[in-house]
This record gives sequence, structure tokens and C-alpha cells, in this order.
Amino acid sequence: MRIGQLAARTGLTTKTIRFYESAGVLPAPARRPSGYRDYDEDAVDRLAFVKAAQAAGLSLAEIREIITVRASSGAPCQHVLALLDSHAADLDRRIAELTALRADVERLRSRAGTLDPATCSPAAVCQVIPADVVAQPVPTT
Amino acid sequence: MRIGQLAARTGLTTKTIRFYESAGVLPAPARRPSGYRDYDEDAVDRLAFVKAAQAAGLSLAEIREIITVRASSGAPCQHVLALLDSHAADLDRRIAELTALRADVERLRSRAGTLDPATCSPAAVCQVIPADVVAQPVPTT
DNA sequence: CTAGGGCTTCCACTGCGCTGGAAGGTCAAG
DNA sequence: CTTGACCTTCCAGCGCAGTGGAAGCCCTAG
Repeated sequence: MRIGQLAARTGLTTKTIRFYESAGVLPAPARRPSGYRDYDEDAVDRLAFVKAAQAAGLSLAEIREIITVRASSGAPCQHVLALLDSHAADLDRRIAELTALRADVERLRSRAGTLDPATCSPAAVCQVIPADVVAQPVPTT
Repeated sequence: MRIGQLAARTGLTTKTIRFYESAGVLPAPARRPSGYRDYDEDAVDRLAFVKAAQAAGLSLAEIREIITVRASSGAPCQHVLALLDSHAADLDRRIAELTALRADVERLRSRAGTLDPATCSPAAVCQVIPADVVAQPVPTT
């Protein structure tokens, strides 16, 4: 099938599918004489795997690595399990960070009612946010 | 004081301080005849505010907006409170998403032990990650 | 024959908060 | 006078997962 139909069947855009090919998570398909990409059914399965792995929080780089392991040394189960463990640990850390941040924000919120706007110095901008907020900046990852 | 000393006193780099100026969260300071930036004590307070606001999860754009409100219409308390509320709601959403994702990963992990590697098809890459993973991809924001 | 929809490539851009480096000016100590 | 630390500007790039657009080819229907 051509890329448009693959896109329709997977819910991705043609742009994204070409991007996945360049990112190494989808093998380059056969080409028709016209130069059009010509996909087989495996491509649908592969894209389903990519979506599922993304939903499990894996990056395209990690997904590519899994695929490489699979291609070179058979079942990547151990590798995948290690990745999942590492991601679970990441998630625990991030959840803890965000929860702490949530508590700090709540603390600021509830403290705000006790403040007198007149005591707010210009250089400090706003005393609702004091200089001793506890939580560290949240890493985006 | 010059930018290097301000950096030393705030724990930021000179690069970051110049970047903050260009981002509109730190006013352009006076200049010496040499062209060197010459900061006063207020700059220390301002940078402390920026750090605290960042620690509270605010973006530089939001911090700049708070500063603008402060400069134009006095105390930005209401604005800041609204921002904090909105961020608290964001945090609740993100924590819920990550918690759901964490549960999904755990589910995959524990299910993995029951699988037979021999039933793993090449196109699907790895059956540890099946196509019906529930959670949606986590938005980075 | 022409219009259109689909396909190709390539390059640039998004958001965010910096960080690195190049090329050059300034200033105090030795 | 020279060295070296410090400062200036500007331009580029990171990571991530795409998205947008331009220029041009392929194919089919009317």
C-alpha cells in the first residue's frame, strides 16, 4: 500500500511516517517504479508497536534501540524489561518531584491570603512568591 | 557590581544573566564607560524572585508577564494567584497522567514473566509491549 | 489536455531555557 | 609591554517529536 493508506490505517500523518523512517523506527519500504513508497502489512504492526512503546513512555531513540537489538540478537526481552524498570524509576522520581512542587504551590496559595500588599517591595516583584521556595526547578524530562 | 560578581552572588552564570535580560525578566542595567554592565542590589533581589518563581513552576514568559503587570498596574497579586491556581491544576493533571503511566508500565513489567519468547513475531518487535497499551503519550508540558 | 490529489525531496521551524564559541574591547598586575 | 581575567556582541545549537511549506513528479478522471 502507499503511504497515504498506511497513514489512514494507523492514524498517523504521512509526514510522521516519513519522519519515523528517518528516525530509524520504521524500515525503508520497497519503492514502486514511480518512486512511491510501497508498504506491506508488517508496517502496520511495526507502527502499532511504535505507538504502544511511545505510550509506555519510551523515546524514539529507545524504540530504535529495541528494534536494533531485536534485529541483531533475537528477542530483546531483557533489554525491554531493563528499559521499563528504568522508566518506572524515572516516573517515580518525577511523580515525587511534581507532588512536592504541588505542595509548595499550595503552600504559596494559602499563605497569600495572610499578606499585606503594601509590604511588597518593587525589586522583589511580588511577595506571594518569596525567595525561599523549597522545590527545585522541575526537569522537563 | 559587574556581571561576574552578580553571577557569583546569585549562583547563575553570566550567560544566563544576559539571557534573562534578553528574555525580559531582568531590566537592562546601567553601563560603565567601558560598556560593562553595572548592577545595583535590586538585581540580586530580582534574580532571587526569578529563581523562586521558576522553582514554583512558572515559565520565563509568565515571570515576565508578572513583572510587566507589577510595573504597569501595581501589585500583581491576583494575576499571580491565578497563575498559581492554573499551575496547580496542570500539576494535578500531569501527576495523574504519570501515575496512570506508572501503573501501565508496572502492568507490562509483571505480565512479562508470563510470556513465551517463542511467540514473539518479528514485525511486532517485542510482545512485552503489546499494541493495546492504554495510557496516551505524556505531553511534555 | 487539464485539473486534482497523491506522492517525492529538502530545508526550516516550533517551544523552552539555556549553553558554547568566536572575535574583539577593557583593565589591573607584573 | 604583555599577560590574563573579565567583559562585549552575535550567531549557532541542544533535545525531542514532529509540522509546514516549496518545488516538482505521477496518475487518473473528465
